[in-house]
Amino acid sequence: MLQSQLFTKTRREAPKDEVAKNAQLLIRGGYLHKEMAGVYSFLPLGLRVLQKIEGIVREEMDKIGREILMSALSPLEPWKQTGRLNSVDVLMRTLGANELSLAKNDSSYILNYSNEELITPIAQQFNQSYKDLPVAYYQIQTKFRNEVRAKSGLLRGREFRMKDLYSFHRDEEDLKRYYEKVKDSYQTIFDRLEIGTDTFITLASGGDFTLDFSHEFQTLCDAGEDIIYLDRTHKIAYNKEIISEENSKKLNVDFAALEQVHACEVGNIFPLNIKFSKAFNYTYTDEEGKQQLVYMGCYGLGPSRVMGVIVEKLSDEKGIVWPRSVAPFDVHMIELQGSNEEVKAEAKELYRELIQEGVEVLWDDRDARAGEKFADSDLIGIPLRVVVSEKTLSAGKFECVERKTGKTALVSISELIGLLRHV
RNA sequence: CGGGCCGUAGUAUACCGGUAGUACGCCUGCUUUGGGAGCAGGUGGACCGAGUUCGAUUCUCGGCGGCCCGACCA
Repeated sequence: MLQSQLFTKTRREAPKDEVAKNAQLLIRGGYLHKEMAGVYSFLPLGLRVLQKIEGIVREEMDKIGREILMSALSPLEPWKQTGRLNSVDVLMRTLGANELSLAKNDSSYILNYSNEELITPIAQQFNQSYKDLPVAYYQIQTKFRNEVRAKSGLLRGREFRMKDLYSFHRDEEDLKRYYEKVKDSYQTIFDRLEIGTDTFITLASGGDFTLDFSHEFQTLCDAGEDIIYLDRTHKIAYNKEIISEENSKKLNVDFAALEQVHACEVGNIFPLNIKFSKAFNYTYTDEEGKQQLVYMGCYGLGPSRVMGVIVEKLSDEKGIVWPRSVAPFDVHMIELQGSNEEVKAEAKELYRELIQEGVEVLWDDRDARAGEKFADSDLIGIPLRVVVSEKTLSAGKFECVERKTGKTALVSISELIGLLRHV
C-alpha cells in the first residue's frame, strides 16, 4: 500500500485528552480516531492490526468451534427468562437498554451486552440428542457496554471487540475436558500474539455463574487495572479479589509469598454449568431416553483490548513496536530523494518484487524529508524498515533496519526476501 | 455514581473584563532533501445556555463533554 493512499497522517504531539500510552501512540500513528470516552474508530492501519489479531483468534477457534455471528439487538423475552434483565447490574446495560427501552418501557428489544440469552436457544434448537453433544459456537463481534468509567484507551471501552465462545456438554466431566482444551487454545493464541510468556492463567471469583473459581488470562501490564498474585514457578496467578484466609487454605497457597503485579485481563473462561440450560429448560435426550440438563461454558477474549495491551507492553520512546504477527505490514519501505528518478524506479521495482513474494509492504512514497519519514516509521512501528535512496542505490543494496533493535544491515533483494521468509 | 482537575484554530498551547497570540498542520511560491528544513505570503479558533456588566472568551450559576482517583466491573 502506498502511504500517500492511507488517508491518515501522523501527529507529532499526543492528544491532551489521553494519558494512556496505548491511546496516545495509536492516535498519533493514525491507527485510531477517538469518538468519545471509551469509543474509537479504527482507521486503515488500526483496522489491519485488529484484523490480524482477530485472524489469529479465528484460526485457533476454528479448531475447537464453529463461527457464527449473533445479532447485536435482541428481544427482552429471553432476558426476562433468565432474570438477568433485573439481576445484572444496571450499569452494565447499554444506554439503548437503559434509556430508550427500559425507562420508557415501550420497547420490546435491547442492545445486548452478552450473548448467553441468544446462543442457548440456538444450541437448543439444533442439539437435542446426546449424539449432538458436545457443540461449541463462537463469534467475533462488537460489544456495547454502558461502562461507567471508560479509561485507559483500548483497555476499557464502552464499545470494544470481543470473541465469545459458548460450549454445550452432556455432563460436567465433558465440560471440564473442553474447558482444558480452551485453556490450551488461549495459550496458543497469546503465544502467537507474542504476549504469551507474560500471560498467566489466574484464578478469579466465579461471578454470577458459579461458586467455584473462574479462570482469567492476565497479561502483565503496568497500565492494567487488575492486581494479581503471581507464582512464576508454577505459571499461575491469583486475582487479588480472591485473596483471603479461607482461599489460602482451600488452595494450599501462601499468598503472602507471591509477587504482586499489575495485569490486564485479556481473556476469561467460565464454567456456566446448568445456569442457562435450566433457565431455558434446555435438555437433551440421553441413551436411555431420559431428559438431562445441558452443561455450558463460556469463554471470552478481547481483540481490541489485546491491541492496547500490546502497545502498552511493546512500545518505546519513539513509538510502537509491533510483533510481526499483528503488525499492519511486514515492511515499511522508505523512499528517500523521491525526485531522483532512478531511486523512484528502484523503489517501484523493490515494491513490486516484495508484493510478488507475498510480503505486505507500506511504501512511504510521500514527498517528505528523511527525518520526518524516519520519525513516522518509528512511530508506526512496522517490524522491518527498508530504505531506498541514492546511497543504497550506489551500494547496489538496500538498507534494512529492525524496529525492535535498531540493527541495520545492507542487503540485496534476495537476501531481504530470504530474511522475510525466515522470520 | 462520589471526589478532583479541565474545556481557546485540525493539533498543542498563551494572554486578557474592551471579541485573541505563538508553534505545528493546511494552502501558494521559491530554495532545500539520510533523523520532524528555510524564506515569503495566506487559511483557520473561545463547548452550550443563563446571569452580572456599557461591554464576557475572561467573572458567577447551570448544562454538556474530557481526563484522573475511588466505587463498580461477564
